[in-house]
Amino acid sequence: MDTYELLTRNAAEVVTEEEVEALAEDPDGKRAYVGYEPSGVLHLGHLLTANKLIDLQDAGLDVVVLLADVHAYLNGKGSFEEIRDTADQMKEQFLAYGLDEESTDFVLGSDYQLDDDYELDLHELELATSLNRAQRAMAEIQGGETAKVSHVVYPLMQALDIEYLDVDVAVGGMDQRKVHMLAREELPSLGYEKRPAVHTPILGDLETGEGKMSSSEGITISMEDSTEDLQEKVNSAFCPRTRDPEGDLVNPVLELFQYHVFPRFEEVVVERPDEYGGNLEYDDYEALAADLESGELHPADAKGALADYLDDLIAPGRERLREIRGE
RNA sequence: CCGCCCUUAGCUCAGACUGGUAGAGCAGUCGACUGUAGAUCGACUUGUCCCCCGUUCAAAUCGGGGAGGGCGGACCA
Repeated sequence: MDTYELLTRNAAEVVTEEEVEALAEDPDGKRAYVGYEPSGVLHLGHLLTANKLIDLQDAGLDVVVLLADVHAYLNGKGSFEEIRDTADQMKEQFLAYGLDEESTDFVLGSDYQLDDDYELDLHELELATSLNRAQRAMAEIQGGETAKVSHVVYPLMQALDIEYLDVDVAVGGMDQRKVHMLAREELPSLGYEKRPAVHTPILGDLETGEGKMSSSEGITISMEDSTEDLQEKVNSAFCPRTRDPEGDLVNPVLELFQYHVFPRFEEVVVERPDEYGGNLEYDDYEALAADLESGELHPADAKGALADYLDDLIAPGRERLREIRGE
């Protein structure tokens, strides 16, 4: 796989392709970043962007993981103490999941976001940005709660982070795209360069297959799920015998194979009782999806395999969580 | 600073005028049917009625106070 493909595979959007191509020419020493509001337990949403970070590391880039304690605070997630506590746990889980310790820099937002020069730049950005624009950028990130002044400061800080962390590319889910677009538009007016962005898709709801609907709320798979939890959750997932269900729906089981399993495993073995034809082996997502579509692969067998592979992916983080909690 | 409206199940809301400790839709749970899930049937569950005080035999409902949210007016020094 060539470098550009590694940088952009499974991305929902690349802004812009030209800029990322340039990055792919000479990736060594370049820096990529994702910001996360600290969370005590990682879920698949976190891991999806983490997969992209692993791709970037494989391509030779250094990765900055911003543990955005100030952002979490601005978004009403609790006191600084509580938030920083979960930030440590988050770091540990990312490392357990497979981020390379050597080329990953974990940075706490409050380490630099309270400095004078940062604050003054922030005020300049506030001056340059309409309320409307900032609110729209934040709409997908904040909960349905009442908009506070903190909510419009939040995306402006994200824009500044791109400069202050000195990164060459910003990574995030599609829910972050308006923030990144705002950053690209406004950073130059502060005398800084705009950076490209790579956006991962927002996967469909596991239970319903609904795509762009409400974020989070549905059943989500996390680092603290037991093997049995995974089997149960995956088994109850929406999974028609097609890769392209009617309407706006998607097949979440296939999505998990595509975005979580195949990027991390060379080969996928679907164990199947002899009465149904014995085991199946796949070395890429397309082959598996095609078999589901044709009927060669039954959804129930696909689910069994999915649960197993997800369990493998989560096991180290689950173990680390246990250690941290002293169990 | 003044005024108006809202707050009831996880969600959207009805019920309030004419007091008798609460309902619908959706969601959720469980079964049946499919070698998965969904769809479809069948059954079931769900509540500090925002908080406090008062009136009353009895308050989601009436009165007073408070909190949170939405909106408007005024001020424009």
